[in-house]
Amino acid sequence: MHNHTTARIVIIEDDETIRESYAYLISHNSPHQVISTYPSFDRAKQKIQKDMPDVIILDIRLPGTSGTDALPQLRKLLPSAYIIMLTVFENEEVILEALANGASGYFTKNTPSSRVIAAIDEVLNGGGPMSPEVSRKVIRSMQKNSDSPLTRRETQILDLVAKGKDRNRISEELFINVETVKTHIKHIYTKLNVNSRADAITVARKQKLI
Amino acid sequence: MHNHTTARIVIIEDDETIRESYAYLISHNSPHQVISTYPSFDRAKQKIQKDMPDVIILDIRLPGTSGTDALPQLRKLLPSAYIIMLTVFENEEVILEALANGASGYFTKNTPSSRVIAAIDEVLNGGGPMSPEVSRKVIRSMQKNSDSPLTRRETQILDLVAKGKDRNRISEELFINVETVKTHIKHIYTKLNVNSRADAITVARKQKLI
DNA sequence: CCCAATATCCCCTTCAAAGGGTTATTTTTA
DNA sequence: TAAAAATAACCCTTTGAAGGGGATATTGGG
Repeated sequence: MHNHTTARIVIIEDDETIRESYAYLISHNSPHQVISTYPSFDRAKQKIQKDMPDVIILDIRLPGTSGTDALPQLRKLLPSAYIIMLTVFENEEVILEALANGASGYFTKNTPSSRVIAAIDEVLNGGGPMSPEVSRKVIRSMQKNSDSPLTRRETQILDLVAKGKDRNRISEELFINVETVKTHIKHIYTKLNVNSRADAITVARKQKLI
Repeated sequence: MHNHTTARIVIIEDDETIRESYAYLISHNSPHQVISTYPSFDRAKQKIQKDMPDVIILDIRLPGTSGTDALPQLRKLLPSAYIIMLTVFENEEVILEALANGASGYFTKNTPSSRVIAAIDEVLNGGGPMSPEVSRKVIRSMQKNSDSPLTRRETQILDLVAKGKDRNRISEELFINVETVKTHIKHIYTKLNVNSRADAITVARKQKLI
């Protein structure tokens, strides 16, 4: 689909062994070239634009600016580069934040270099490569609670409440009376044990009801 | 984690050729057994509980009840079964809806049976297997817009607005004056070209600003 | 140095929000 | 099939949040 020949790779990783071994393996076992490697983002940020990388392999636990904080800055410096996270963190929040901030792939550090090389090809070809445990966490984060205490109608109304709609707009959209909307909202509050829209939204999000 | 030896597989797929060829290949090239195959969910729903499948391979375009609508019902009938979607649809909404409704994996139909067999092992071992294009779409759906017109503070406030918080609670949480919150919200409205919380949230979500 | 971001305060009007009820269908399910 | 949910609609009340209009001061980064 894309340029299958040679991509320019940059590795940002503080552990020298890991950094150099990935660099070596990518250089020797793939058509791609490792242009530069850096031990931190702070060391990389002045020079990385000149490297013109197509793919950046980025660690999360870095000295100085963390990989998480480096992500948005890298995206700004090199908007067209793909960024693959390579980290020991399997913490769901860390993973989701990295992806929200523009990472195109996410691997744990036990990943064999052959998989990382395949991941480079994948991002270049429109894929979103991830470790199995990572993609499971991503999927889980998207999954709605299948046994909600709310009825379909209540869920539908709570959805609109979470969009900030007021009772009048909800009643218009659902072709029901405003008073009916109020009743449903009251029932939602009772079931979720809250007494305001804000808390209903927060509880519902936490329980993945919406 | 689970039984690694032999999983019980059920295939729900209307195209007989695809259905039988996957059934044959899984039975002969993996340790798993295909217990039953069905041409539709409507035909499956009476009998599938007796099949006690560990993994269900589910098509989306099915006669009668669609795969999308079948998902929540399957989850209710067989809460512990993993469901892998196998479909021609690469439409982002369809993918996201399937995952939200409890699918554990998602593949397009050009996927070789070897990959599907690997995916069965992956779901059984806590993975979330997906086609590369599918996982790219999943990742894209999670990504925030990196060039937002909003300032950090405005984004932060809009985030709280989207949680349904009122001005007083926002001012308390951020340790700033209520009037300051009002000013920020006014600026947000101007920038997003809206004049209500509801519209601000809707526009912001559409543009992935929050 | 200047502009954008952030922060603070004042005015105003309107009506949405939440709490308290009751009653009547329809649909689900036990 | 009868009981139990779910859905729908109505009434009354109080409070203050929401949105529109302004003015002004401080701060921080390019």
